[in-house]
Amino acid sequence: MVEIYNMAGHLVRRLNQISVAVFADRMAAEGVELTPVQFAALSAIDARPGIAQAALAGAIAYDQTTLGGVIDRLEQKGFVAREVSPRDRRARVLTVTQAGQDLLARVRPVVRDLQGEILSGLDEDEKAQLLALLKKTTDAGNDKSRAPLTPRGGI
Amino acid sequence: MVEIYNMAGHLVRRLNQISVAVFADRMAAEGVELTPVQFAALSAIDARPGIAQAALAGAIAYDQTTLGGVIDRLEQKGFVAREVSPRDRRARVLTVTQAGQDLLARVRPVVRDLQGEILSGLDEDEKAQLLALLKKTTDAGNDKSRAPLTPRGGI
DNA sequence: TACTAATAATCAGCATACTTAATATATCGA
DNA sequence: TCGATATATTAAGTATGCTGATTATTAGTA
Repeated sequence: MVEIYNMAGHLVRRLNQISVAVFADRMAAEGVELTPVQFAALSAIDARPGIAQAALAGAIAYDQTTLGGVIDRLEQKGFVAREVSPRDRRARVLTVTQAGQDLLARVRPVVRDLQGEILSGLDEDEKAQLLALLKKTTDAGNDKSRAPLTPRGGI
Repeated sequence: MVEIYNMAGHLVRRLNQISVAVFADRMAAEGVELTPVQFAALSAIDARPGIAQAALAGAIAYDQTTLGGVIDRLEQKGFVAREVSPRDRRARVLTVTQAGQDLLARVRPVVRDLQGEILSGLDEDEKAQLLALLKKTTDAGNDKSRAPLTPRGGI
């Protein structure tokens, strides 16, 4: 018996891999090329049009440098437009293009639906319990992460 | 309110990032350079000396290609020895060196201890509940992963 | 035994995820 | 207003995590 099998870190890592694989399968079935990270970014930009990269990173708990690359790819695919902010020339202001909106409309129900498949083997009560516990501990551990959530533009 | 905040995929991703960050902090505090993935590999090789890379990948739910790179780094640091198997010249047989054993002895208690910090904000009952649910769903979803656990050398 | 299929490992390439450093721009205080 | 400081982004480098292809070797079969 390998000692790591019951460790939180190992189990969380595996569940994340399952989550990413389920997402990839569903997108492939939909004929869409979009990663979980790209979906989250696109969805968050749509919720806050004109947000800058740094604020977006805080809004969805991404590393700022990583996000730069993610936006590069979303821009290249034509789903996101990036412009220099008129109020702060350091910042890049993001908006979702029409193609991005269309894509979002199409994949949103798929993404919602696939969440249940990530937690396969659990009944509805157990899924709700697991989600509640995940929410509680990610909230409590937020500051430990290198990419914490900073909902309102930081402390 | 961004729509992803209550999705399983997003929460699992964040908890994994917290997990990795906690691990990195504790190792840094210990003065050791070791990633969670490297620890898992080292620990699993120690549990099954002479295991080949493919079997190891199945034993700890790693992608085989990824594992090659992980072993490269462990070998370079002198913690693992890699030799061509006498029974199957395609295979590379792995063992933990003395330096690897020493490192394991040193970090094992640290790794065990840090698991609690990954799930901060939960009381003992809640931690046990979360672990049980994680175990149940990773078990059920094992085959969905690109790197499933194959405990006894495959199906 | 020759042919074929399967397996172990590696390579090339792409996408996260992070660190440290550099560059450009803003802001604050003296 | 000048200078120190802080912030937004990008660049370079490392590590995981995957896909698809290639090579070497083994195993199974006609």
